[in-house]
Amino acid sequence: MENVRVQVEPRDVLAIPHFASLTEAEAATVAPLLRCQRLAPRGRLMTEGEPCAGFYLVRRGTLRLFRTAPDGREQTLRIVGPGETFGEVPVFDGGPNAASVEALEEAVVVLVPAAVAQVLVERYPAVARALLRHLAVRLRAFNELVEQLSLQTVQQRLARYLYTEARETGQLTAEGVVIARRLSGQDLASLVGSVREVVARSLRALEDEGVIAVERHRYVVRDLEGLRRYL
Amino acid sequence: MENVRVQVEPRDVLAIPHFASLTEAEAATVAPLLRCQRLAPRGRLMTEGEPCAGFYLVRRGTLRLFRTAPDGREQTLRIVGPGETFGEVPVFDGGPNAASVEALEEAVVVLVPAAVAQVLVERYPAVARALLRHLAVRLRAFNELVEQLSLQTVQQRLARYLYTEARETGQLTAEGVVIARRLSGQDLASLVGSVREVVARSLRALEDEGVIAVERHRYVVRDLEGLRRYL
DNA sequence: CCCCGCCCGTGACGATTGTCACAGCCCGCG
DNA sequence: CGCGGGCTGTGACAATCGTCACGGGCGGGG
Repeated sequence: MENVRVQVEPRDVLAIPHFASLTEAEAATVAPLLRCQRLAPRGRLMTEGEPCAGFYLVRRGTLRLFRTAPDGREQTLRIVGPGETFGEVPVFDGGPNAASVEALEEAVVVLVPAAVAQVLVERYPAVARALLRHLAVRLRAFNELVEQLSLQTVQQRLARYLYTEARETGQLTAEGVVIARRLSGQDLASLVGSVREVVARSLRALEDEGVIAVERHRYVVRDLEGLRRYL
Repeated sequence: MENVRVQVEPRDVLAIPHFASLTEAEAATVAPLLRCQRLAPRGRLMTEGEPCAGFYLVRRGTLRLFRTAPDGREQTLRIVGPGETFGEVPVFDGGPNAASVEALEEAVVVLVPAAVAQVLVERYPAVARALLRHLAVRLRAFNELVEQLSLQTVQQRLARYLYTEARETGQLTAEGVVIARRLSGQDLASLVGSVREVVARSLRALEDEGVIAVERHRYVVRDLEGLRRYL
C-alpha cells in the first residue's frame, strides 16, 4: 500500500487541469496554500447548502456528487475519479455548496481554497480560460443529463450508461466487452435517476434481449451495436 | 411601435452583464464587432449540434432554450428575457451549439461573436470573472433542474414554477397574487418536463386544493404559503 | 357575421415507474 | 467456521405519467 503524501507539492498543483499552464516556480508558490485530505469509504466531504471551502482535485479513489430529496431519494450528478476536479460552482458564484460529495471508496483529495482560486484567475488569463472551459464542459454535460432524465426511459438511460462504460473502460474478450461492476445497485440507480428495483428489471430486460449478460461482478456487452440502438 | 436600432452602440455593449466593467471608450471599440438580429415569433435562432456563432444578449422579447428528443418531445432548459445572455457554452468549450433557441414572441438579440468574447476574456480579468460567475450560476440552476426532474412529481414542479412566478412577476390583488399566463400550455409543459395534458390536470388538482385559480389569461395564487408546501 | 385554425380541458386507457416485502447469496469479521 | 449485515433479484401492487381522441372556446381574417 502506497504511503500517501500529506504535503502538497508543485506537481500536485500542475496535476490540476485548470493550473496546468503554470510554471514550476509558480506552482511552487501555490503548493503550500493547498490542503490534502483523506477520505474513508462512504466518507462525506461536502454537504449541499453548507458554506464552501473551495474546489477539489481527486488524487486517488472515486467520489460521487449528488442531490438529496426530502424523502431521502438521491440523484447522482456525477462520479469523479483521479485527475478530475469538482466543487467550482460556489467558488465562482459565491453561494453555498451546490451538491453533496461522498467517497465511493478510500480516496485522497486536494483542496484549492476559494480565495486561492480567485487570485489565480485574476493573475493568469490561462487559468481563467481553463476554468471557463471546464465550467462550459460541465454545463454541456448537464444539458445531456437534463435531456435524458426528461425525455428517456430508465432502460434507455441504463443502456447509455453501459454503452459509455463499454467504450471507456470495457475490455474486449471472446464473450464480448467486459465491464467491471464498480457501483452498487443503489448507486447505479441514483446515477440513472431511478430506484434499484427498476434498474435490476431493466438490466434483466436488456439481458433477455440478448445484448448484455449480467454477472455478479461484471456486465458483458454481447452486442455493442444492439446496445447503441436503445439510445 | 419603437423603431429598433440595427446598429450596436456602446450602451448595448455595457448592457451585457459580462461586459459591464468596461469603460465607455472600451465599449466603443467593441460595439462595431457585435451584430443585432431581429426574430419573428417562433423564429429559430440556433439549432443544437450546429456550429456556434457566439453568445447572445436579449435586447427585447423572450426566447426559449430547449433540447429535442428523436420522437419530437422537447425539454425547455431555460426561458430568457431582456438583459439576459445565453449560448456561452460552445464559445468556451469549442463544441457545437448545446441547445436550440427559438423566440416566443418578436425579439431582438445582440450577437457577441466567439472570437470577440475570447479576446475580451484574455484582456480583461473582470470580464473573465463575470463570465465565470455567470457559468457557475447557470450550473447551479441546472443542478436544481436535474434534481426536480429526477426527484419531484410534475405537480411539484408546476407548483415551484407558479411559486417562483408569483414572487418574481406576480401582482398582489384582493383575490391573491395574479400571474399573467405568458406561456402556452405546450410551452409550460416542456418547461416542467411533461406533456400539456398532464400539466392541465395538475393545474386542475392545484385548483381543487384551493391554492390557485386557473383562468384563461392568468393564474391567481390564493394561498402562496399553501403553494410553497408542495415544493 | 361566419368560418377556420389553434389551443385547451377532459376522460379512457396503457405504459412506466416506484413501493413494499421477502428470500437468497456473498463477504467480512470474530 | 459460523453468523450477521448488506446487497440483490423478483413479484405483487399502487401511483404517476403519457397517449389518444374528442368536443368546445377563442381569436383573427374575410
